[in-house]
Amino acid sequence: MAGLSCNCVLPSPEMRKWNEIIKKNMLNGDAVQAMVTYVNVQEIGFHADNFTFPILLKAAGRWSSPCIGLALHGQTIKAGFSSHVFVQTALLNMYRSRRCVADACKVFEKMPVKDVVAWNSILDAYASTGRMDDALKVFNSMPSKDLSSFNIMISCYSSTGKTLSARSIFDNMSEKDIVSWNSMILAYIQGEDMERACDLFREMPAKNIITWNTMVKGFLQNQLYGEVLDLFDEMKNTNCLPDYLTVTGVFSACAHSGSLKKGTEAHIYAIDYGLASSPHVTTALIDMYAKCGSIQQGLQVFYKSQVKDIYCWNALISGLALHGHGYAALNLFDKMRNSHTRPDDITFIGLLSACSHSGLVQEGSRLFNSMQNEFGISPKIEHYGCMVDLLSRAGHLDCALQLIKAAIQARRSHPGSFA
DNA sequence: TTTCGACGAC
Repeated sequence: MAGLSCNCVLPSPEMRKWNEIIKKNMLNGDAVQAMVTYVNVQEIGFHADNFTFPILLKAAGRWSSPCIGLALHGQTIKAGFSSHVFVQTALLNMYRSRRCVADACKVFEKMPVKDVVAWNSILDAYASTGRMDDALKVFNSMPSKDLSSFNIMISCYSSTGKTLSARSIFDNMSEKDIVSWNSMILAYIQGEDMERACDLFREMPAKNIITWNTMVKGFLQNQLYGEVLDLFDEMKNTNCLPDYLTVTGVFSACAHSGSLKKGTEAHIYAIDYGLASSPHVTTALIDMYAKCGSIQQGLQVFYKSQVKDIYCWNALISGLALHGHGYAALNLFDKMRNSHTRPDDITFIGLLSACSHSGLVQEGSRLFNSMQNEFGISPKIEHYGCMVDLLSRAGHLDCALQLIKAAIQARRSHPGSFA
């Protein structure tokens, strides 16, 4: 039995119950609650065991700050799990999720027992950060490979644009699962070969929701909006029904092609099938209605929505800007701040373009300054673009020129923040 | 009961 040879605490029946609760928190997508439960468990005197740590480390990998992961790492050592293969693999993956490949490697190298999952994890650490040569070295030195090892290599080649190499792996697999097919379809999409992606889509023995959503993404990327709508109709008659991501793609296709009628039909479908309540869908709906000319319906969707995140606010601010409702966009920004939603760089693109479309020079300049001074957001090329547009439309050509100089200066000092 | 791989909003 792998991983049982360590000086660690034996699993207790009480801790088993707590592990189930922590796991349930995670399944609900609530990593914060999982951590809160764990902290409470510690306070009443229980300790994390070999089942607890993998669950917590997964949560820590998605955390915005590295502190939780580091603290948990320390606890695994104290609790005597330094050679437990599941705990160590979870630790490796925590660093991998945080894109700390060097730390992931350190964990991997110290592992006394490495199973195929551990090998796949380190393979993916290299593959997902574009380190093709290192990934290939790991792949070739693996003591044993499973389907995942090959699937990771397909993704690795596809993300580095090597579609032919991905296909060669795919063709040489003695056995393929649905992930292999989906990864290969995505490889063709990333290589802008929609025709071959379609061939595989029709050829594959079984499809799941990810297959369909990958195709939707491919058609969207290639501006084939009619195909997205056809795929949506086809999907409704299968046993793999559209999910929130599918309808999001459909709304995006309608937004780009201006199909208010199709968009409205898809909206009704989303309501009927309980897909209209997620903030992802709300965002896409607001954007669709705004771009199809019906800002009124965009407003309705926004105000009816129970959950409004930063994306929803941004979509409506940008929609109002598009329709030339400059003051309405600024008013919405005030409401956003009153609701304690912190604006981001996209919010300011919407606001500045709203000012530009409505000729609000003073308001725009004030926002451009406050975005840096009050919110600590450094302007990107798009923000400068909006400001140059705003100033030159209002006849302040000298100011616009000054700003272009400032943008060039900023690009020199922070090249990463400019596309 | 516990570790890895495919889609993911403005």
